[in-house]
Amino acid sequence: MIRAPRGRQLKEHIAAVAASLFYAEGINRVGVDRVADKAGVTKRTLYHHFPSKDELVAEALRAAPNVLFPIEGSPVDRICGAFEALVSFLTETAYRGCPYIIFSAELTDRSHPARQLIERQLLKRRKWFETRLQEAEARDPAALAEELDVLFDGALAAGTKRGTLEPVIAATRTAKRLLQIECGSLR
Amino acid sequence: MIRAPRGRQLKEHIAAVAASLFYAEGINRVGVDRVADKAGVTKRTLYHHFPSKDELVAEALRAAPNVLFPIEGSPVDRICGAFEALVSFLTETAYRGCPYIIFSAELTDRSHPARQLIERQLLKRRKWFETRLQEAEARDPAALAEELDVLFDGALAAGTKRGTLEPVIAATRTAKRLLQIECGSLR
DNA sequence: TCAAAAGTAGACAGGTCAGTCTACTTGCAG
DNA sequence: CTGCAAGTAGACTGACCTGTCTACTTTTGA
Repeated sequence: MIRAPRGRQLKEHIAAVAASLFYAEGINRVGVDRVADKAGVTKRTLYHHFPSKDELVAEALRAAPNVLFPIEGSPVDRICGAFEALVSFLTETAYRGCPYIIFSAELTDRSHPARQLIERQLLKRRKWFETRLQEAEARDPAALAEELDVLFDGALAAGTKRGTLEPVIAATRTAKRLLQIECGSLR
Repeated sequence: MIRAPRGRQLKEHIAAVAASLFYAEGINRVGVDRVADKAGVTKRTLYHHFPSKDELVAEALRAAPNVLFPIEGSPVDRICGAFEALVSFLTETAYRGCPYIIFSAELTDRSHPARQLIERQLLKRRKWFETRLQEAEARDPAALAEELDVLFDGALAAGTKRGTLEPVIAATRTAKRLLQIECGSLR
């Protein structure tokens, strides 16, 4: 029960606490009472900031940790960097797998507000790959972006089921091979 | 409420019904009452066959649909066939993604009986790839098996979040590229 | 300074869930 | 034909869940 700041900061604090709990134990297994408790607020306050648990879930997903995509370097370097960033992402905090996958698996209702958020994020990632590949003048940016995206999902999904970094390392290796084939020299 | 056969067959019937419900709507959102209802049995009968819901989940996972790995052809053909089999696997039934991923995401408790089953299955798949690659005299079977395995996970995971076959097709393309690099000629 | 906004404390309604229990019926094997 | 296992029907317990509510206190900004 740590006293938290008020207003917008408190809302973000609640969302962050919710994110870690939902992620670690599952959305359906964590009640709003527990989120409120751990955030050091009452349920009344939680419902003051969020109209429903569904909205809290959506906000929590937004607050979930995410892989940072490199913003500097050549396009190909940036793509490689995205895969390498996965390793550090997975080692920090108790990793259970991609939050998007975990949340998707529990949110079977496709109209859930969090689901729409997930779909938007995934499209964004695929487009990011595609733009980088266009910059690198790859032969078929859209097709290759899809391949890299699947690979990325695989690396994250494998972590959901296993607990080691080997899959991520393997995915990075494959990504570099693909880039070498389609974009010529690496760095 | 379809009258079902008795004994062992009834147990399998309940497990199959449970599998489809858990898969489609999530383990935590489907109660044993609903499983019993849809299976056309009473809860009393369900608990006669399964000591607890956890055990029912484990049995349901065992009864879940799975990708069939080719048993004929050259090692490389069989690996390609495994990826191609994914497409038909994903088109049949309402696909929501890899059952292992979905179940794993909900079963946060690592000591859950179903989790151990999942880990055994995944190891089996990876070893299957490795054995095929050894037969095909690949340079580094273990490393390449890991890469193919990640790719396979990616294809399945992408389906958990999206609903199209594009990721699977992309994964198959990547797999063939990897095999071409590491095992020489394809067929 | 002082009213409105934001917060605390905790009870409560109405629902669902896992799992148990009693009493009764059906089918099968010896 | 008869005894037992397997099944039906459905009530019940205790726990937990979301969301609401009343009454009170603290903070903040105009």
